[in-house]
Amino acid sequence: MDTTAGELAATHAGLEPGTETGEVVSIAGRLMLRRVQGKLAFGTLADSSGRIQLFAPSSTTPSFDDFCSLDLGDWIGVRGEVMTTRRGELSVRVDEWTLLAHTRRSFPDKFHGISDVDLRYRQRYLDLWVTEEARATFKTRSRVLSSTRRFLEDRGYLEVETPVFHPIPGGALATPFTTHHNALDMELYLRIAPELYLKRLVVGGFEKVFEVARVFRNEGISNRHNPEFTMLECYQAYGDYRVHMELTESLVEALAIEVCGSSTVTYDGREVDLSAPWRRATMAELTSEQVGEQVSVHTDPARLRELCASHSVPTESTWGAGKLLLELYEKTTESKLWDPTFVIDYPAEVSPLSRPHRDDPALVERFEGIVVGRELCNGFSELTDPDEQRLRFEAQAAMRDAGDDEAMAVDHDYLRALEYGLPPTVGLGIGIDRLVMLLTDRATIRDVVLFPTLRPEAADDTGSAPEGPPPGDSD
RNA sequence: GGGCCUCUAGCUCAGUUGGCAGAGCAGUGGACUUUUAAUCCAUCGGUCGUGGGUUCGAUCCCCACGGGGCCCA
Repeated sequence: MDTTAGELAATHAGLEPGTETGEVVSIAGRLMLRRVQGKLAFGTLADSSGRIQLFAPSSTTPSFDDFCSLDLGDWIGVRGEVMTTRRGELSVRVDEWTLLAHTRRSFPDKFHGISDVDLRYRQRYLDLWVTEEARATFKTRSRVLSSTRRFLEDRGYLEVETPVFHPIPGGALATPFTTHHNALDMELYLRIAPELYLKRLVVGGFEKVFEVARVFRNEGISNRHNPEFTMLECYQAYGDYRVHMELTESLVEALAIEVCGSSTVTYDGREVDLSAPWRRATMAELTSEQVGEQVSVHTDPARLRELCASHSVPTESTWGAGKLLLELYEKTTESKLWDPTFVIDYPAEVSPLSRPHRDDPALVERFEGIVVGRELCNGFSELTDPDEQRLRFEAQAAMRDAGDDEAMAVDHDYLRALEYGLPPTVGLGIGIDRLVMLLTDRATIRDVVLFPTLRPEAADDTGSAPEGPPPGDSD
């Protein structure tokens, strides 16, 4: 192969109808359309860069009849002269061709493609061939990731990889998946966040690190939740949460400009201006606006409970003012924040890894970035005091013992790391899937994850011979 | 978890107020030397998601289950 459809289109734009360039190329791809007209055939060849027409006169095309009986979906290689037809369509004349791979199954409707969304997710390989928007979305996702890496590397961040198997799940409030290691005969958890390992690296002297981390949370599936998803986390020593709010807004603005061509994007038919700086407002202020009276983490919990009740927010008796305020905020306020907003200064009660606020110990220096009414990111000045961290872990562990599967356990090695000294540090986590949804105007996470988690098909629905159990491990 | 909707040929979809299951595309055979979702003629293709029930008769009506979607908690 020495060229692609996209390359030919770029280098041969504007040729007059009936041009013979004299230039011979070889190209490969999948046959998507075929128009046989007696002694002359046309085909449409698709490769990853686009589509190009094939021009095959019986007089010069080898094995003309075989060429005409290719199936849609067959992979072929073609060599021939670049030309345009009488109608001016850029084409490659089929002077030589080879069947590279035959499709044994008929391809989806050449015009309508696939509309059954289940089929699109289960057989993404077909969706990608047939649905242009799907290809575009995943190319954008790739650009978002590579641009994000470049953005962070340009600012001195080091990309690292930390374990996916955690002996103690930590770094977030979520139910983990469990698995078992045979040789060590131990339970392991798939990570719910890379956070605690990344902060260990700051202790180790890597002052700016980030990881593009696949994380796993054992929770329901929805438009915004896939059990495995991608989180960007980054940490920086000698900074507080203001530093990462600035980093976030400039990153998201830069990505929007790069992949959408503008810092203003359209989501669900409505514009969103992503340009920095984003609004900053405290959770207490925003919630007070919504409920029509001043509330904060210092409001009498009984009053907060009443407000929750009057806004149909279910509560539990063990909740303190902080958790009540958080629930009230999430149910009444978050979804109303369309334009990018940093909600800041969360209750300490619901933020076990965050540093106490410099002005109010009942709060922490934490922010969430809300865009189009949804959480996009979460960050905070990190708690560095090992004694305080131990107390917070123990409080979490008590909740865990009381039956809260999402509460944290005590991570003694992490506490030991803190005892060696974590400098003032700020950390940030951005949900990459949701960011891609925002930038590609997709309503469901399944449209931005190549192979979303689905229930398995019934075995005979694949149309293949049933298989026995997998062979045992032979070593 | 609750409500609503949906499942018919490989794909996209009709349809039967309960009476032999339909089209386009794809496939197969034929015509056609400048097509663009080519066109034209012919043809093949179905456990109407699965299992029960009602009925002389069910793809259609009822129930359960399964897959998927949307909304709500």
